[in-house]
Amino acid sequence: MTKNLKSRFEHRVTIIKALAHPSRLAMAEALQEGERCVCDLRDLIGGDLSTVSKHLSVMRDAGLVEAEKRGLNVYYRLRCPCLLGFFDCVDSLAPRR
Amino acid sequence: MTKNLKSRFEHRVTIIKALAHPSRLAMAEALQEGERCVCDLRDLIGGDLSTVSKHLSVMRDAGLVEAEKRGLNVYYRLRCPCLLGFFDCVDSLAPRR
DNA sequence: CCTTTACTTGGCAATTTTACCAAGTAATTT
DNA sequence: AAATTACTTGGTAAAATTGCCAAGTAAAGG
Repeated sequence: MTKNLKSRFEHRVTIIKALAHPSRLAMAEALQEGERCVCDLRDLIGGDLSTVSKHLSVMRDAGLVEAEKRGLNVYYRLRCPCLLGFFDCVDSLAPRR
Repeated sequence: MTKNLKSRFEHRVTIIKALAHPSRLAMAEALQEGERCVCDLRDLIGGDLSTVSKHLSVMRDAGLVEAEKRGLNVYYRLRCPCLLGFFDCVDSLAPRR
């Protein structure tokens, strides 16, 4: 793959990779209903709080979500209003064969 | 993350992961215009033919594309008609900050 | 039937991703 | 101001992904 072509798709790939994990996908879905603090998302997906925080930083670095600190909590919200349609599309694909 | 929640998203994640690579994304884009044989796609992204073939098998296992052999060539086509809208969505996200 | 063409598959080293623990920071409460 | 709460960051071991080479298969041509 030429360097040119590669870089043409890098931005897209960063965003798609940020969705390519069950925990991050679950969080993205939850965030479609409105902002959530990290502890809410931790309740949703379980595991160590640091793991949740790192997943969120992947999504944040990709530009998929944005964060705001209010009091002790950090609230995350989606910056992409168009995930729902994509999920419907993805779900329409039956497993192969 | 509970096992329940994880499996709920596994199918989606498989498909999204199949798009989460510059070469595979480039191939998906090319396939939106119609079927292509592996050699066409190799000309597009370069690298070893076996690498291209393995990328295609990732997409095939995910149900994103299907293949048909005609003569010596294997032709791949998209099974998902709805990628275009998602790409527009992805492109609308500016890099963070 | 032997060769060529167009792929696919197995194997493997290098890179990337993931998830935990431990330690650090910032705002709030006592 | 000391302790608590809600995170974030650094480090690291384990797992997954990537890309090449070598070897294998199936269809077509000579």
